[in-house]
Amino acid sequence: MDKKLLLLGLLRNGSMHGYQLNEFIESTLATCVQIKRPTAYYVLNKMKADGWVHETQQQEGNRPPRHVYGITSAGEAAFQELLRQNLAEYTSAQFSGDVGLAFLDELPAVEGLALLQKRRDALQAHLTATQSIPPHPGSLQLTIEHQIRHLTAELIWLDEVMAQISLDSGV
Amino acid sequence: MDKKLLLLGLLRNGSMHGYQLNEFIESTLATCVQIKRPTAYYVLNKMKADGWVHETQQQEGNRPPRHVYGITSAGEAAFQELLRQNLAEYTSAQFSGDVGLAFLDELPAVEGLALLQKRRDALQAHLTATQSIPPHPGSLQLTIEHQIRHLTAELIWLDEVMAQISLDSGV
DNA sequence: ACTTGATTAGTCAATTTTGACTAATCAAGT
DNA sequence: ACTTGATTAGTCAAAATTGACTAATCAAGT
Repeated sequence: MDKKLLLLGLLRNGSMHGYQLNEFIESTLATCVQIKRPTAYYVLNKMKADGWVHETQQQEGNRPPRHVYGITSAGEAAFQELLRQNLAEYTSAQFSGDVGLAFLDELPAVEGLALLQKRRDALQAHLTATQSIPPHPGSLQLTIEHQIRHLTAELIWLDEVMAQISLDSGV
Repeated sequence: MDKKLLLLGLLRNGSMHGYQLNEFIESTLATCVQIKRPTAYYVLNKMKADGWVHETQQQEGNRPPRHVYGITSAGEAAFQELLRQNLAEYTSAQFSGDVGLAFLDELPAVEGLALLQKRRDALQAHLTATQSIPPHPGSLQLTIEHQIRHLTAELIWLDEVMAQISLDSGV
């Protein structure tokens, strides 16, 4: 559902062809939704079948024809509906990294610490990258700030976990 | 990959049949991984094909036969590998709720606030539920603490967002 | 003019995921 | 003894997702 909302929202300020949409998502929205190229095309076609978007072929030179998608009035109505639904509900995030943590005590403390240090480096790099995203207009900026807030908290927490392991193992 | 790690980790302390595994995951681990019943069976069969787990049929009365899964030594090796991999990497969480936030400015402030208040209620309920999970043994407890830490931060952040909207719209 | 590598655009087969269903057993009220 | 509803266990078809591929255009060095 969130993928439909995202695509509709982007189409609201102008028709776009598939590649543009994917470009935009990958470059500026990868922070909040995970949507690969083939998935975007799949969802667009689905919404076309539902009459939420319309598609026009556009020939340019003799490249393969481009599929330009635009939002219909039914699509606009769906956007309004999906937006309200999304805002009103809380969807919990999944932390797949927690699976490893759940079994951390199967490993010698020293090894666990070394592995978590690598995780910490990756997390730090991710945070730095997010902090250097240039400001976005309007409430899009909220999502970036949310991400930074979250990553900062994760870093603090990871440091605490590592400190605790150090203490417990008496290093 | 995280699903395989999770299932292998559970099988390490004793063979289980499919339903038991799902039961355990849904009741105590839904916090970190999202894995529905049919998916668990799918992954178990996959790992059986790879020789990571073995399956024995167990007839009991004339119920449908139960498939009891146990970990093999190849599975144990895979577990060791996957655990180290998981611990060493950082996998960013997806916040699908951010998609709605990105388009928050399409709505009148008052309506946005009302919707976010519902989200806040749901979040608060989720936090309370998580806080009342009884303590788990070993490092499993880490995942619960992580979740609580995260949900608490989310609540604070949401409050800040709502306060900011109130200010901006001059309520 | 021509190879090489990047960019643009999209497709397809294979994998992964899940909602909805089936079917047996058990508990317990009548 | 017998319906009713919960619990246990698993399957299956349909939907969603993605890695790997194709294929044209463009840039730019030689």
